[in-house]
Amino acid sequence: MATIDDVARAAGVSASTVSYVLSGKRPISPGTRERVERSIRDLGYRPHAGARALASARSNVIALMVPFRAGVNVGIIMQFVGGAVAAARQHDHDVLLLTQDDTSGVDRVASSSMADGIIVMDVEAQDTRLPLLRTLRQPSVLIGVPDDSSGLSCVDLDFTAAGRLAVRTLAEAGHRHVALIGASRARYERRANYAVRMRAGVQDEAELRGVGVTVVPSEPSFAGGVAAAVELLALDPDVSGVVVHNESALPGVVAALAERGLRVPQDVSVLAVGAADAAESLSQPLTSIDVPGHDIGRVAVEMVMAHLGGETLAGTRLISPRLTDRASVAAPARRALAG
Amino acid sequence: MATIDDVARAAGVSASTVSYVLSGKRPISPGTRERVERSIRDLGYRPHAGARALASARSNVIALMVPFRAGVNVGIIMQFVGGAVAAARQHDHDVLLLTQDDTSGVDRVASSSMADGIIVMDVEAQDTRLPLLRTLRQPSVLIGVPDDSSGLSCVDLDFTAAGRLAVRTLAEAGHRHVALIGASRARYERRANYAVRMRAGVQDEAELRGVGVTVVPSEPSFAGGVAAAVELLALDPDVSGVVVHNESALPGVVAALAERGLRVPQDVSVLAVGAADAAESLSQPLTSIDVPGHDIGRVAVEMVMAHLGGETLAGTRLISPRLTDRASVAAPARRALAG
DNA sequence: GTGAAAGCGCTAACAC
DNA sequence: GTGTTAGCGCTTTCAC
Repeated sequence: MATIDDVARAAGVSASTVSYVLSGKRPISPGTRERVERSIRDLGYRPHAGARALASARSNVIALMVPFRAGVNVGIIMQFVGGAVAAARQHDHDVLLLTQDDTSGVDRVASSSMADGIIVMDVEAQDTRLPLLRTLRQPSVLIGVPDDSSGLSCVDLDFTAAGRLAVRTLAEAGHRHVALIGASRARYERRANYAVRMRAGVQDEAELRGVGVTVVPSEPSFAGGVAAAVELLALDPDVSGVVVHNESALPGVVAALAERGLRVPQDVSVLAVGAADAAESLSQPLTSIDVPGHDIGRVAVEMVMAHLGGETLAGTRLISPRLTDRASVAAPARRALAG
Repeated sequence: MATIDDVARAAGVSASTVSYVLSGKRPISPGTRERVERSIRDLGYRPHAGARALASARSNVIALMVPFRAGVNVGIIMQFVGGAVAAARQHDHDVLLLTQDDTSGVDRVASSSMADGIIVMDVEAQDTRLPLLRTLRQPSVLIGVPDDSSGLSCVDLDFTAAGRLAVRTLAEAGHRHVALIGASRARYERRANYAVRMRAGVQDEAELRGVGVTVVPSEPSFAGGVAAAVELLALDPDVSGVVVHNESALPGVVAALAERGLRVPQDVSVLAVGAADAAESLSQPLTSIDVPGHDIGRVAVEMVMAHLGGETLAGTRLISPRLTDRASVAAPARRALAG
């Protein structure tokens, strides 16, 4: 492996000049730049990452803590990771992968200076990692908004707005009895912020519009979706518009409705919230509000970079929901209107 | 941040002694070890990763190149990555994430000494990355087996054996007309090794047993699965056992069969090959041969570690397929037996 | 069983 | 516009 000294010698300059050519931190005459760049190419020179990190106190790596546990939608995680990696590369950074169950991962990576910044996914209301994150030298960005986000930077889809948008869409189509089939009971109990905020948005908007609303938790599985749909129809037989915020349960919900002879959207309108592919890949695609995983990942990285660039303000950034129409929402049938 | 000198001073020893306490590369008296470990704890000392990499020529990082492109099953990728990260941590290594479309990623990471070894997923028969991999100082391990694997280490599920096992299972249940609904035409054309090997196993075993076999490619989507099933029933109306090696098409295939009034397993047996959850999460779970993503990831890391430990032999490691019975394979109905 | 000292390859003052 | 030099924090001979 060629070193910076090899390059310097080949180009007839000093090592620091090579370094400055590379970093652009001081003006270089065209001739010198030319010769240095040529030598770099000829020798196939690449700066040693460790040496660079040692001398500059920058690793050009950002760490990403990803949940590999079950129940978390993998499609959306991949989207998110893809977005984060792409954005990191644009800023000349690489991504180090940490898993949620590697509890000391953040600490290790931060205090050994392996990473310049840290992104933590799937943050819960009372996340136990927050105190540690606040003590770090490196900036961190959370995906999800905890109860106390003071001093921390967060990004997420605006789930409250998504809940509102979903109900508004149904209400404007004429529905008077709507429902939310949401996250699992366990998730609500752990106060998973996205589940709670979504529910709040749905309930607020329903109240605002004087629309009846039923909320049913659902296990993240086909069977869970079936059970939730059955429970919902028992609780409110007149329900005509259903918001499903649970990718894994979605096929079950749809199947259970079909089983009851309820056609979408003639008899019941269905609107999905979650990973794009979940709503799209069903035998009947559904109108949906997609969680923009790729964008969230990108924004998280941009926020880390802003901090590294001297930006000092921490804050929460909520991304506006957008609805993709796939014709699964329509005016309610008479049955419901009469209800 | 405390440095090794701070620890040395606090413990009343030299820096090299601290280093040796940490690495265990030379005997340390109990008393000294005690004091050093105490100081390390008191100061919350963590070696600086860059300094360590510079001095030792080891980064304790392994790079993982992951395909984020569409069509590749995300569930299995996550499994794989999870297995790799877990195994890497057991060997005191971290994982750096590279994406497939970052074409210069391997080169960058290798020649800047960011990683000690490299794992490349989703390798194709004539993979363009192979020449580069062969020139690297760092060992690399491929997931998938290219046409020419000389000088390289590979791991994968033994898809040929999986194809055989699938056909054997159907044949032993009494089926005389079987089929493979496989990867997309594009994948066969790019000679994606897993698709080709699977098909070979299916065909060999069918020939061996004198069983008729029809192979139908399928696009990786619900619609693709429907189309493939329809095409299959046209090509061989007597088919009674179907192997589906395409997670995304699986729901479509199942739906198309149901649409035709064909019950599983009474009228037609279905056996899935692929991600565990794809076969498991259907409304009717299917007997399947699961791709053991977690194990493959783990083995890939072990192979890298073996190379780093001085192991010099490159080679291919194929993991034996295992069948999980979910009662979707049964004896053929008379219709088929009579055919 | 322990210490001193020479790097590892780079960056960033400080000089001119 | 360029060179000189002093580290960055660690590992690992070599020496005792």
